[in-house]
Amino acid sequence: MERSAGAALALLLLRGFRTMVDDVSSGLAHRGHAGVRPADEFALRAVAEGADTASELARRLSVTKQAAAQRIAVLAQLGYVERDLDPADARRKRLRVTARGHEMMSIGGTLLDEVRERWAADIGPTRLADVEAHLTRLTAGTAIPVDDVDD
Amino acid sequence: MERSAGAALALLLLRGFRTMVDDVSSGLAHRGHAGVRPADEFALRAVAEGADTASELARRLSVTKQAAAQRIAVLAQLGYVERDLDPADARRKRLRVTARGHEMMSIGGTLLDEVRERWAADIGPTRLADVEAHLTRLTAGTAIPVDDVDD
DNA sequence: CCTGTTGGACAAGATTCTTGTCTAATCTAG
DNA sequence: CTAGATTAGACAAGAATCTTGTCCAACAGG
Repeated sequence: MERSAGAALALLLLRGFRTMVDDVSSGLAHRGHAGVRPADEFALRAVAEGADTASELARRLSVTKQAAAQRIAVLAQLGYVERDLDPADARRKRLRVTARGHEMMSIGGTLLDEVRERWAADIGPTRLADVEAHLTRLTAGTAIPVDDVDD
Repeated sequence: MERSAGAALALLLLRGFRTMVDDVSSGLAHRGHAGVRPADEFALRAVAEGADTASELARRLSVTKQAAAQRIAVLAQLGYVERDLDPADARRKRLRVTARGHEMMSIGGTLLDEVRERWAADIGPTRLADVEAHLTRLTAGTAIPVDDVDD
């Protein structure tokens, strides 16, 4: 049989992610933030953490500028970010997370934290911290290339 | 700040998954299996493990029947599965993984196993096994509903 | 100033889902 | 045995989210 421990591990990671975010999407929808996809929340989080231009966001998310711009357009339409002109560079549009955006991140973060708390209660906080520490180490070297590089 | 440990954990899981599969896609492409997306490999694996009809595959992958059928169409076109008539039920088409399909799974599995081996070497086999055991437990209750259910 | 780089936008197309509708085959009561 | 419900699969249209390709305006350095 071609059962593969590696494949099982990959599926485990994917399922872990989906278990977390599936919970959150519906939770957000029930609290006045319908139509928010997981990708939106993480993109917004990246903006809040300093990716305040489309190009920078593209680099952080490892997608093309265009994809990032489209994501930003959605976030702007939903009222989560606003685009201000940059007085220092007329090409740039500085992204600013709105109050509503902070609220959404706060709710989403809380929901994710709740899942994590449930997990901590299940296997114990120490073990969960171990899992996190190991995953952090294993994915540390993931400096993903972007856009105009062509391998 | 709305930094969220839950959000960090979700990103960690996603990054772990992507770290594994990104490696594999290019590896497969260089061995005569270009155009195989990670989703294709996992879908094929599900078929090999018993999801031998479109509807059953849909249930396992937690997508609609239509999505599964489209995935199957791709797999069939790439020569990884064949659709045989089921003598016992004329509605069904039994899916069968071809030799080429087994080959692809074998290569993909090996590549995934290699990533896993590298990880085991990095943090130690015992710790990796712990991570796997914990994730298995945490995602055990994930019986994802499908298709015609409506909350 | 000229040239190369960077930030952003528009358009078109590919992928991969979805919903909606349909037919045909099977199962289950009565 | 047959009427109605369920199930398997398909086709079509559309939404979401990427991509490539092209373009222009603004900056930076000689």
